[in-house]
Amino acid sequence: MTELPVPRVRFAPSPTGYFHVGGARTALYNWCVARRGEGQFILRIEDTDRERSDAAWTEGILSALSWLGITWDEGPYFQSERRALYAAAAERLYAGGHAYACDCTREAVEARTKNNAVPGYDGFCRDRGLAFVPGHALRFKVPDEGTTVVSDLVRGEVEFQNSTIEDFVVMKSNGDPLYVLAVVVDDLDMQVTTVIRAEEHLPTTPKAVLLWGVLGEGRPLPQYAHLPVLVNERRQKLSKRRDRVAVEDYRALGYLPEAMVNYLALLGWAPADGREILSRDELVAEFRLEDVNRSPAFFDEKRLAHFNGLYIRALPTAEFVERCRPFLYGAHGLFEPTSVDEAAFARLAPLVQERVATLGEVPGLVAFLFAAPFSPDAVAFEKAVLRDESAGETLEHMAAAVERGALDAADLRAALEQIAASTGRKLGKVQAPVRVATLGAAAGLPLFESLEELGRERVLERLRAAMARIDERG
RNA sequence: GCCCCCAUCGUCCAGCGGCCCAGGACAUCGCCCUUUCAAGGCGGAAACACGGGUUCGAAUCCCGUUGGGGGUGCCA
Repeated sequence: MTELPVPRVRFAPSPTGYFHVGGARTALYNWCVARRGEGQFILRIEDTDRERSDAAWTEGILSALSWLGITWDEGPYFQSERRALYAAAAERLYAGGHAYACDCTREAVEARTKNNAVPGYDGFCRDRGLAFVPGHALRFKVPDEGTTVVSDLVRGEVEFQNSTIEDFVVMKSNGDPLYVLAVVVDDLDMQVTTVIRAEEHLPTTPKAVLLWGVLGEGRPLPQYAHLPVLVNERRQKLSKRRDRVAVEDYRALGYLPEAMVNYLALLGWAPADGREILSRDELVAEFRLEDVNRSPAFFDEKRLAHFNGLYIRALPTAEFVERCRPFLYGAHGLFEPTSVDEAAFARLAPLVQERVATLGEVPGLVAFLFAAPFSPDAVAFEKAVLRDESAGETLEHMAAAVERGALDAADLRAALEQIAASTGRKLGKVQAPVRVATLGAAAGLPLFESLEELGRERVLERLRAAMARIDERG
């Protein structure tokens, strides 16, 4: 095999909204290519549109990338700080006769082209010889004939008839560059070898190829790779406005970054042997752009949750405990820091760990221990305690056992088994009223271990409170 | 409208001419395990959009149709 050139890739998001999972996947694939080829991953913020860009969004992008472990070797570069470069390129295009100034308003163009067979700008200013001065936009002179070919790693050769490409604007009349110009200037300047981005950019790629042809000084085009878009349940491109897809949201919900990375990698790609659980290193070692498939993928939260569950269960318990903290009383937490008994949580952690798919579900499982006023679920209480004929008897028996000194899980279990045996019912059946009365919910952590952790005092208190409510009912 | 892309179970992938009356995973259904719920184990249902070619042979190659998507901005 021949020596591959060292890849220089870039991830170039625009800071115009929450950083979403589609962008994260694009970044990840870029990162894999850079790491695998021992090249560089460049981060470039495309904020040429001053109207829509916001530094706050940039912050979000950086923090989400860091959270995912996608590190960059260069940048972040900001296009807003590189305006002189774009202006110089525009000047060269104009001076070389590859572009011309245009003063047409959008309305004027529309009025003229309404009845034209060919849509888009009609080349009205091509030969008017307007000066390239403030107030005039600059349009690239697209050849009338011929074809422009985009050679794409995932899609093959894509051909465009030049006649279908309009004379597009490269500099706005206010002096701001357009994305397509800035991208070409930057990719050239940053020596980018491989452009990996979403499919929505494919239709503008021939424009970039054309620009590269005149600005590139003969340097070879970058290798393009257009990834299929991520879609919602209606099969439309994920939208920041329509769909909940912000990486931040998933973080707050308790998804692990390594699970997210693993899941994202598999959206449009799979390793040769079909394995689904891949470490970061395995991903880097096996990822190939050539194997990325071409059709859009649906971001399936259920499947993500499954992956997340696997990752959570694979965590050493101590680390699981560590990662739970923010969800107990930290940034995303539900409880008062003072009401959380760390040692108790740590003891219960193994039981919690195998029952959650996200860290956000953790507080719910230990709420019986840490939630300030204890209030059992009303529906569950009605069903398991109030409407169960023998509930009162069961609760009394348990209370008596605890008073006699039954404190650990084994004692408590023995006590309940006694009731089960004497009434000929299954243990699962008789534990229901006890569970709801003391833990507050019909489902949750194993009963006896939970009671042991709750402690004699609180268990008795809750059992008595439940018995009192039964008495009230008559 | 015009340009471009795409098309295997509900979903994500495997399949790159014979190993496929199509395989794995999620979801779903059933059973087992079980102190609830999970987790885990076992099993079931579930797809090559359609029509033409090419070929001894097509999920795989070609053409068309249909369907979906993206672009069409002095957004990125």
